[in-house]
Amino acid sequence: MQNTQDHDLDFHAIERKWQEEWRKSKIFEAEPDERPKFFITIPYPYLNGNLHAGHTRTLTIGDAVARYKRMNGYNVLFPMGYHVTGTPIIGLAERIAKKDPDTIKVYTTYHDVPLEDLLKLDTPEKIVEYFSREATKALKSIGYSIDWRRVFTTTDEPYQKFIEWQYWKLKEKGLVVKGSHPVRYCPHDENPVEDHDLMKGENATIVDFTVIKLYSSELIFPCATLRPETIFGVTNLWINPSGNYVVAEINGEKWFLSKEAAEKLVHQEKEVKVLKEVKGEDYIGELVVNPVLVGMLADELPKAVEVIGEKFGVDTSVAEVLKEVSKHEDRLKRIRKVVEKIDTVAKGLTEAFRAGFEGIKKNKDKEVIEAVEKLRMVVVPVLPAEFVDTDNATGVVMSVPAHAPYDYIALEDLKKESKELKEIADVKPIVLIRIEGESYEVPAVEVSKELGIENQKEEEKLDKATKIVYRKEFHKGVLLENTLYPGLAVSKVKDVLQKDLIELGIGDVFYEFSEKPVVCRCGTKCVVKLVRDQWFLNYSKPEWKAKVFELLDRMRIIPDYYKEEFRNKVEWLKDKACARRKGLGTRIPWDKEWLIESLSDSTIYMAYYILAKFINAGKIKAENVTPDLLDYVFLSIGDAKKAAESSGLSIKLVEEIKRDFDYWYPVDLRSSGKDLVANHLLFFLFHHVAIFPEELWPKAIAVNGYVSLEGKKMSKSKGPLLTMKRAVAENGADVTRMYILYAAEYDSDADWRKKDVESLASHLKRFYSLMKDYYTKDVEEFKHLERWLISRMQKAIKETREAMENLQTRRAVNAAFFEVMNDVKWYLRRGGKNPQIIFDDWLKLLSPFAPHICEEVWHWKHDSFISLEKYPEYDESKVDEVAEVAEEYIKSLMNDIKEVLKFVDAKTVYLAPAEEWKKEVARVAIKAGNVRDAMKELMKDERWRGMGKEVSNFVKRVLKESEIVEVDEKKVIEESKEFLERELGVKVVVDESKVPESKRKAAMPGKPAVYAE
RNA sequence: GCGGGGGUUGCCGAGUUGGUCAAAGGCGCGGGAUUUAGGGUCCCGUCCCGUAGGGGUUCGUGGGUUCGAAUCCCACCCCCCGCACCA
Repeated sequence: MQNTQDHDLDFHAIERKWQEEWRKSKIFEAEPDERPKFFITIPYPYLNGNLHAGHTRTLTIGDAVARYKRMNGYNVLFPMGYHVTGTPIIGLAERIAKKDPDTIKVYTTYHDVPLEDLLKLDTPEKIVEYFSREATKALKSIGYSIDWRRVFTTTDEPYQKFIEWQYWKLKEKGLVVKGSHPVRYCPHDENPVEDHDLMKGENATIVDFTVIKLYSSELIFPCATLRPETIFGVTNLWINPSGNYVVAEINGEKWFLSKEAAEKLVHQEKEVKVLKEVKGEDYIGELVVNPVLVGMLADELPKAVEVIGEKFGVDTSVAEVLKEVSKHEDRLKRIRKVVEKIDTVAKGLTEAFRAGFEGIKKNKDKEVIEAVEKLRMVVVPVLPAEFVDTDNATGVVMSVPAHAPYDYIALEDLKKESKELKEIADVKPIVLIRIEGESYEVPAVEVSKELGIENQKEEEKLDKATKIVYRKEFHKGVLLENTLYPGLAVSKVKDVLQKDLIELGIGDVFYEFSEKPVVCRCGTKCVVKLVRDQWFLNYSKPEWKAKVFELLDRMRIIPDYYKEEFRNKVEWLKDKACARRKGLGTRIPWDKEWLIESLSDSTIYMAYYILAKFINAGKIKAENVTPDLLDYVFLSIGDAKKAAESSGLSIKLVEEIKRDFDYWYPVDLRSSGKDLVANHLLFFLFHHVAIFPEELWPKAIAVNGYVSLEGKKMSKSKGPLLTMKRAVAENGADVTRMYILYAAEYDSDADWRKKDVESLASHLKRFYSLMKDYYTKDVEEFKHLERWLISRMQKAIKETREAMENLQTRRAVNAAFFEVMNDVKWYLRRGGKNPQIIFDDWLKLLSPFAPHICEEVWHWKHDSFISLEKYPEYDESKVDEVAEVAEEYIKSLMNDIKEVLKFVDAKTVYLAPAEEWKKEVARVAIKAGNVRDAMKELMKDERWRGMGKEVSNFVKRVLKESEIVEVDEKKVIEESKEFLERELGVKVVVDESKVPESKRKAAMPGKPAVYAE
């Protein structure tokens, strides 16, 4: 398998050897001492499978930082635990137990679990046991510097005690409250449906439709809308004529709604009693009253009613009611009054309207026409539209032709197609929104015309039109005078209006999926269910958020633009249901029916690592973990004596635990994948500020991206997947580590590519053979080239350190490995004989990334652990600019000569270093000291204007040469003559006289004239 | 829709305090060397033109600022991620 040359490098043997040495010497077992401490944590992995390349990335970054900090004099604590609470492990056990073929396939092929082992994992406990063992093996095989004495699992009894304590604390502070919330629910299973139990509809989210009640003389028509503000512009309702509807009692009110809707409402805390099943078409032409507009227009309506009453002998008692209403100034109060008398209002107005409407068909009495027009504002007909989906919300929708292209076009169609409804459908759109910076009169009408929409069958165009109108109105729309909130931005209106309508008793909320269908694994269509009496973490509490913002302000977030992201997420975070019926975990201590949800039990567990050491050593048992103990250790509440008494531990031990905690806390860095930003990391912040005093709040968070496999997304549950174990087995720990660190920076995603991994492996082999060839050799001579190499090493050290301080592992590996490698190559090519002069530094520099191979090579000369050596310091005194510039000079000279030789087949190259001319520009440039000022100065001179680039190029060159103490070009060339001749295959002579005048003139400082013949 | 990030040369991916940028590095591809295995290692080349180190055109699109823009400003197009009770 391996080539003959690789025989002397067995990654695995080296790795095993040093892992064993580290373990024996306990060098990663961290105990408090006089050094400054550094507490780094990585979110513990969830163990419903093997650790994979994604974990490998996050953990390797963490380990590289841990090792780097350790080598910088910090006492580093890097612990690890396992997360198993929640439902996925239970689900997995069930699927394994019933030998689900997909599960078996995924776990045998991608998680690399042997079939016979897998089939045994038919209980959650066995799964936890198996995968935690595998995880430990994997983490050890890759050589992380973890303090293994602190490992734990989230179902451990003492851990549950710790969680209970935390929840009591939160409860005391009023941060755990009761409420209800909507969930995706399977009526057949009678359970909330989790993602992996979903057959269809993974992308569906739950949206809340505002339901607005309009009243016929007998029924309520509950219109569902996402844009409640359009209630001010309703001209009619739409129902599907061929749809199945019901008349049902909903919480005691008589509603007309789709059959599906009635079924759905059962799950949304509504009393539903279906009275009869009906067809949509039977209700076409029904008239309904819009109570909102009735209230707002109460002044003008009595007269209209009376006119009609007089002419047609209709009961006008409603006019009296409306007069009463109009006595109120406040519009909301008016509406409330209308709602109080809604029966009278609905009956009176619809009857008046009907009489008037029929009347003017026969006799076009001007007064009556006006009265009807007035009433038409508040009394609207129910009309047919096939586009109404009875499976979406209530199946009853408002028509707002001024702002909804669908509504406008459907009305136009109706006028064309239906004789009976022609007249009633002939309405004027009511405009209620003004769009800033646009000149629309009636947006829906104009946009529909612009797009040339002919009829309601042109769905594509209609969707486009709807999108255009909606987008403009949402962003730039302002409500007009004929609404309840003149001047309010459309984007702000929804919440206010929804709340007002509900308070008035004419609004409601209908939860619905954004996408359909949503189907459970069992084949049943899911519904939205409102779960009652649920425990919530009260994240929306302003004081709590304020503290999180405070923490965020002083925290370091890497990369820094995530700080903004965090702020937004904190802003957006609402209360979170923290209790479950099902799953592994800890019960809510005061309400044992409920389990604490698994993200909610993983917020401050870093503190638990302190206890875990004592627990694993057998010094603390679950029964010792009492609230008093934790109060004392974590919060300095009470005293050691009390804590000791309550816990049954000795005072000495209690004090030792407290000392440990005081030493290690707070967390200095939490390094995590970016998938945890919107959940775990947020909760991590919230719970820290809730439980701990300021001085124990975390210091920094770092976020990294995902890992894909040959360009494909990895998936734990579907594959493809590369396990950590396999990556290490196939490539070795150091190769895996270096690759993953180098593959991407920060939150950008890394791609695992076999080809690139192999290429990196060969680079590492090359590194190793360089070490073999030179490391133990004595330095023969020390000259210009050695100074150059050492100088370059300083740059690498500086760059690597800077990168590591910012957690830029890609940049760090690039600087510490690839760039140094290139320098060493150049050095050897130039004839250098002593690359080993930088090898001690190089090994140390690389040791956080490829610790095993570095440890191995280091021990060829040393007895200490390189893992505990001091990380190289940048030493400015070793920087040799002269040497560096000279090498640059040679490189550029070589390129120049090569360029010339491309065109001339020559045997000899004559060189003439720059003459003492063209100095004017150079002098100005040198005086200015930098490009910017030099150019500013030079550009004052007419001669240089217009040739900026040429001049600037020249300036750059000049500046470069003059920044360093003069390079003696002749001398440098002479010293490297042999090298140049060897590389170029020609004779190299420095002789101005051989270079023709024309060429000589082209020479510049740092760029000699070249003549080949 | 809201919020965050991003569009660079065949690919991945650096580079964004404007000027050392035709643009690092890796991969791929082409050529060469190596006691020459189509493997490994090393070297060279890899936007276009060019029989002298040069010139031309590039960094999502279109404008603008500037002596000078991948880098700054404006508009537009496109892509990725999160939007929850799920780890």
